[in-house]
Amino acid sequence: MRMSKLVGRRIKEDPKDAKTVSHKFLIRGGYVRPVSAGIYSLLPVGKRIVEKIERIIREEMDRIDGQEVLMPVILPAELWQESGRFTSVGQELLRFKDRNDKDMLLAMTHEEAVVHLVRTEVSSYKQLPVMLYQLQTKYRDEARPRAGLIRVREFTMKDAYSFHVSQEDLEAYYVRAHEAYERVFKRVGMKNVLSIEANSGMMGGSVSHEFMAVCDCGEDTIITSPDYSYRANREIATAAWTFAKSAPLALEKVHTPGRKTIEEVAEFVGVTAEQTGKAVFYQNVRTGELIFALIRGDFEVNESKLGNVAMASELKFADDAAIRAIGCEPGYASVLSVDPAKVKIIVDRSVAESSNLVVGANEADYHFKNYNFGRDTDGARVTVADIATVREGDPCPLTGAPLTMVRGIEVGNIFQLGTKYSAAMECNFLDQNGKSHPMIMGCYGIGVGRAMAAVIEQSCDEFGPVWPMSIAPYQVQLCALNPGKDGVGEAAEALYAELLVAGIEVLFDDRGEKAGFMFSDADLLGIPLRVVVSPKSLAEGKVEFRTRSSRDTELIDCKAIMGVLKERIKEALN
RNA sequence: CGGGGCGUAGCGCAGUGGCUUAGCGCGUCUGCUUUGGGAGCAGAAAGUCGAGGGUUCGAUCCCCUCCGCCCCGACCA
Repeated sequence: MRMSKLVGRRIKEDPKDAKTVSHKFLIRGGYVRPVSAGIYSLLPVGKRIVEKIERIIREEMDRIDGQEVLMPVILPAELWQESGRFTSVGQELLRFKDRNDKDMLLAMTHEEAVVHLVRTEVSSYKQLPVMLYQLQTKYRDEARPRAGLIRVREFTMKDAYSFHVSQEDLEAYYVRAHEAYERVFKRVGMKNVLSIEANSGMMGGSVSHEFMAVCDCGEDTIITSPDYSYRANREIATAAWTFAKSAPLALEKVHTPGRKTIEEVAEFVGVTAEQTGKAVFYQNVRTGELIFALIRGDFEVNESKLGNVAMASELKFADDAAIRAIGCEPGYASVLSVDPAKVKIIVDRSVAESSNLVVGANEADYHFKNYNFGRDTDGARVTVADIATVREGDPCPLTGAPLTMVRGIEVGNIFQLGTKYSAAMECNFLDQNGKSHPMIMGCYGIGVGRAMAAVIEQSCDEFGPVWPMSIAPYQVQLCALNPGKDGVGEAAEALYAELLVAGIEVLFDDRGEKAGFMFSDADLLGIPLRVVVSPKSLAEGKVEFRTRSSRDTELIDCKAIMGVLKERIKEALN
């Protein structure tokens, strides 16, 4: 490709809105252009990168016996009504009506569509297992798109769905899918991807993992032990907490005028936050049910864990009116007097296993000292669970070593779905005995554009992206410096022609721009290998060669350059 | 959905209740000169000043409404 004809201008200055490096460089390098909030066009160089990522994904999916299909972006609401998601999913699902006033939707994921396909095409245990995948546009009407391609509304996703006769078979396949994902992220050139335990939400005992590209701009928080043996999303991470027990003392009511927060109460009573219990009221958004969460004062409630325990997919803080409506005093609510008939009570282990805590008295300006869960609360009427948010330095549940936190971009997700969709939508198979069962499903996703952005986050310098050879838009950048002089143009043209014949992907800067201008553009394009033809070196029968990742230049004999390039490309692709 | 910010040439930004023609830098086009990290000179094209309404003799500027975009938070199958 000739740069004089390449569509997609490079921009000298950072776009004012962009905060993350991938966002800046994707715009500045002419890879993508915004069309609307969270909706982007891919320009030629961006499209080439995406295609290479997709090719790698296809190869790895085929390797684990995947079969590529293509399902529609637009689906009839009926299909989603079968699974119940037409009504259960919120506003991220874009619904609309066609000319016949029929409810339609833009697919944000394809479980329903793939089940629709499989339940008519597959009916015998002899045909199972099968895995179908596609690379298809997804639309999610995100409330807040951000950070360029990291969180968008419209994007290409590789989504795969496997169907099995048994949980054991699913689990065996899940391991293969996990390995395939590791190969994909390694091959696209991500330097640091962790698979971590993820929140399975309301799916019951199912297992899921997220693949996280580690980088500071990531939206998720990953909890790991120092040796990485434990890796989990903070939403579900736990720790090997131990709590000090001591002999219970008598309950004692204390006057705590105006003290509501843990800090105020602890200071006033003369104890540490560890010696207090904190009551937090939540409300299940869907059902309106109130939840009383009790946790030791120095911990924070983890809403994901609480939601899982409380079987609530969406929680919010309860307002004071709702709290008063069940007879509690906001700021002084007490586990000692709260009515389990009116509110679901969930007590964190940190409270259940501690002694002599300061808790609310359910009366303005009063607290109780020496609360002991086992003695003072009827355990049969409350749920004891782990609802605490892990903190940096808490002990690892596997090794006991202090846990650390890093940020990550979720680039992939694998999930043991079970029969949630197959049962609801009657996707059954007949076993050896002619008996019908719902198929056991798994699903596996990769965000393609997000993966491209994540590679930049992990592989760039101050001048632009440094693309790995496997997904670089071109393999070689050929620059003609001062092409009107001393046969430079002719020599560069000849080398360009030779590269094309050799099947090497080459971007030829034939514009005759000033050196600085040309090099800055080249850096923004991040092409791994660069050859400069200039009057200076050509006079000695040489060209200049360097890689994008190092800034050292080597002089190579004109006759030898093709060999060097072929060698470097081969090396880099292995 | 809550909080904040911004909409003026392709991009980044000034600016003003009237100055008979809205500027600056970058980019674009023409010509010349130039060629090792985003050159110089000369000339040119390019704007419904986000939309609608109001105040006013007169609005890009003041007021109201709406729309769009960005940032923080909430949310995220």
